[in-house]
This record gives sequence, C-alpha cells and structure tokens, in this order.
Amino acid sequence: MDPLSALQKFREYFESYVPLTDEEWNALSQYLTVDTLKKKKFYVEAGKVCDQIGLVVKGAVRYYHVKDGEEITGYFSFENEMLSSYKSFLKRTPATNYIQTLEDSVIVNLNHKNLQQACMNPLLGFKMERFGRLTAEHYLMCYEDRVTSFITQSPEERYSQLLETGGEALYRIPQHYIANFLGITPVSLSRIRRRIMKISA
Amino acid sequence: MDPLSALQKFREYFESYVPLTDEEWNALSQYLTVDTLKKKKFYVEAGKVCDQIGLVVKGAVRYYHVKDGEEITGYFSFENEMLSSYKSFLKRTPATNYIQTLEDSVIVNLNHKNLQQACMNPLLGFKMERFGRLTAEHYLMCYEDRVTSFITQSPEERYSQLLETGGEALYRIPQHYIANFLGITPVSLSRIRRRIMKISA
DNA sequence: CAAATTCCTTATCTTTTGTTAACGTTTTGA
DNA sequence: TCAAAACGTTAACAAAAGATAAGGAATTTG
Repeated sequence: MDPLSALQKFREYFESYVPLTDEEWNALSQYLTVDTLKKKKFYVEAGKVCDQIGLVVKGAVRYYHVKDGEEITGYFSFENEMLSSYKSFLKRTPATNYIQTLEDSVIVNLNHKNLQQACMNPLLGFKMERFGRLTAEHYLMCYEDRVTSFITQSPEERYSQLLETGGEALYRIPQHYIANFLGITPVSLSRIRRRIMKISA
Repeated sequence: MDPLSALQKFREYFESYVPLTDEEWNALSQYLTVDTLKKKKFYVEAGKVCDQIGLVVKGAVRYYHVKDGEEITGYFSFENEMLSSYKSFLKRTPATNYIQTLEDSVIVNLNHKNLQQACMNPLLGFKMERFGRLTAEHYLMCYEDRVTSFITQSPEERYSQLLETGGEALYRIPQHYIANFLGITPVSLSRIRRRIMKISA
C-alpha cells in the first residue's frame, strides 16, 4: 500500500469523528508518518515508553503481557482501529505490554511531540482536542462493556457472545489468543467449544 | 454541605485538569447543579437514559447490574471522583446498570444540554473539550488496568492487589460488593480471605 | 428496643477451570 | 522441501469456584 492512500485512510477515519477542511488536513498530515511492518514485528515493547499512537490501515496487531514467561494476549487491533499502549503514551511511563503485528501491516502514526505541536497549532488545536476526546470516549465505552462482561458473564457466555459479535476477525486469530482474551486457558476454551457444539448439535 | 462549597469542590477538581480564570469559572458554574441524595437513592436506573455526569463531593455510590434477579456490583465512586453511566450519557441510549448512593451524598451535576451549551460557549468551549478529553483518558487508563487484571491475574491475586491499593475505601464497602467487583462470588471471596490469612499467619 | 434484615463465614456437593502431557494436524521458516 | 515449531483437542488429575443451605454476629429500621 502506498503512503498516500494510507494517509487518505487516516483522513477518512479522523473525519468520521471530526470533519476537516482541505487546509486543516494539509496541516495535520505534516505531523503523520506511515510505517510498514512485517509480520511479528513489534510496535510496542514492555519496558519502553510508547511514543506514538497509530491507526492500523492494513493488517492487524495483538497486545500481550508476559507473566511467568508466558504470553497472555489481551487485545487486538484490526484495519481501521487505533492502536497504542494508551497509559504509556499518555503518562510517558514504560509500557507493561507488547504490541506485535499478526500480519504484514501498514500503520499511520502520530508521535507524542507531533501531537503536542498539532494541539498548539491554532489551525488544528481545537479539532485535535476534540478528536482526542472522542477517541478516548470510544475506547472507554469499549472497555466499559468488556469489564461488564467479566463481571456479569461466565467464560462460556463471554465466548458465545464473542461468536455473535466478533465477526470475521475471529477467523484470523489463533484460538489460544481468543482464550487469553476471554480470561481463560486454551484448554478450557477447547472444552467450552465442545460443550457448545453438543448443545447446538 | 452547602451548595457553595460543593461547587468550590467541583472547581478544584476541574482545575486539577484544566486551570480556569475567575471569569471562566463564573460562566461554567452557571451550568452546574448541586444534588443532595439520601442513602440508597438512585442516580441512574437501568432502562433510562443517563442525562448527566457528576462529581461526588461527599458520600459514595455503587454501580450494579441486575442479572437473573441478582444484583452484581461492578464499580464504586467516592469523594472527588466522577460518576455517570458513560455509554448511556454519551450515546443517549438506555443505561444497562443502576447507580445508587451507599451513603448520604452530595453530587455536583452537569446535564447533557448544559454540557453542550458550555462546549459551544466561546469562553469555555476549548477548556470543556480539554477537560472531557482528560477525564475520558483518565477512566480509559483505569479500565485498561482493570481489564489487564482480569486477563493476567487469578481472583486471589486480584484481591491481594486490591488490599494493597484499595485504601480506606475497602472499609466502607460490604465484602460481597467487593467480591462482585473482583468477578467472583461472596462465598469464594470468603475462602480466599481464609487462604490468605493462613499464609500470612 | 426489639424484630427483621443484612452480612460473613463455614460446610457440602457439583461444576468448572487449571495443569500437565500426549497426539495428530497444520503452518512456518530455513 | 523438509524438519521444527505451533495449534487444537483430549485425557487425567488437582485446585478452585459456583450453588445452596445453615448459623451467628452485626446492622438496620420501624
């Protein structure tokens, strides 16, 4: 994918939250960079400060923690989704997780310094602030739902719901990552799948 | 607590994110209302749209869902914390949870219409937007940590960590609410407590 | 103040999950 | 292309959690 159409995708995403004039877009695009990452490359590594937020324009990434030497996958971002270790980025503290590409990916990035400059740019400041608020609110609501699912649902219920809402993404992800995402082990997910198959069969 | 000092607390909270001139504060305070709620009164009810966000100035509230006729407590807000059913407030959809006072409480509120007007007020718009972004980011980071705890920790580990970080709030809350918060049953939390006592004894 | 309710613990039993290991299949990468 | 690694399932056993019920202490409330 060429850099220009990658940037164009970013513009479309941004404008789904906050419309821009061509002049504003010209200013904003100066702050952006386009990165191409091969499969299994790291976007964020635990222990290092995450210095940028990005938009996945092509490909996919997974977020994971390492505990007792084991990888525990907590999240994914696919095309047209933002990615970052938000806490690390916002507080400028070392990340506690890794973000790694699942496929060859193209990511449009905005680093911390450029974001600050864009926010101070009188032409863009207000709209950047607004985009930041709407983006944070979006992911806040996603997390709200996810915490609710941990509180109110059993692993089996969470998996059944994921089957309904997960869409095609489910078929691009190994099952043991999905197990981690649900907060259970791969073995347990395999048993749940068998239980569900028996019921619906 | 008199309304004036309640509003003053709101100003202090707001200014911990975004400083205000006296003039700006005078404008902002016009949009606020102060509510006093007796213990066990509802701030939000499932099925109704949550029309306001608030700051707990005194007292405390709990958030809970009802599933199969059972109350499942998912969160709390204490003094100097915001409260709302964010998704319901932001999307103007019916809330799926209840928010109820745990004690007699004083809450400073900003309703949806007033927030919109404040955002369109040229004197305040930019700072409101900024406050909204920073608030959303704050709770996003809280949720990020909480989801991570569900993914990477056992219930026992989550409880141990809560004992370290929870502070005095833990002593104001019945234990079965804490069990729900951790994603387990009250009986299971009681067993965990016994296991921990034996180890540290 | 007294009755009722709430709260926490404990016990018993059932269900589910975690752990470890094995096996065949698929995918990966040198 | 071919050996190695990764993946999903299953089994067996241990550990933990859920469900239900009972009892006593603490709190609430009329």
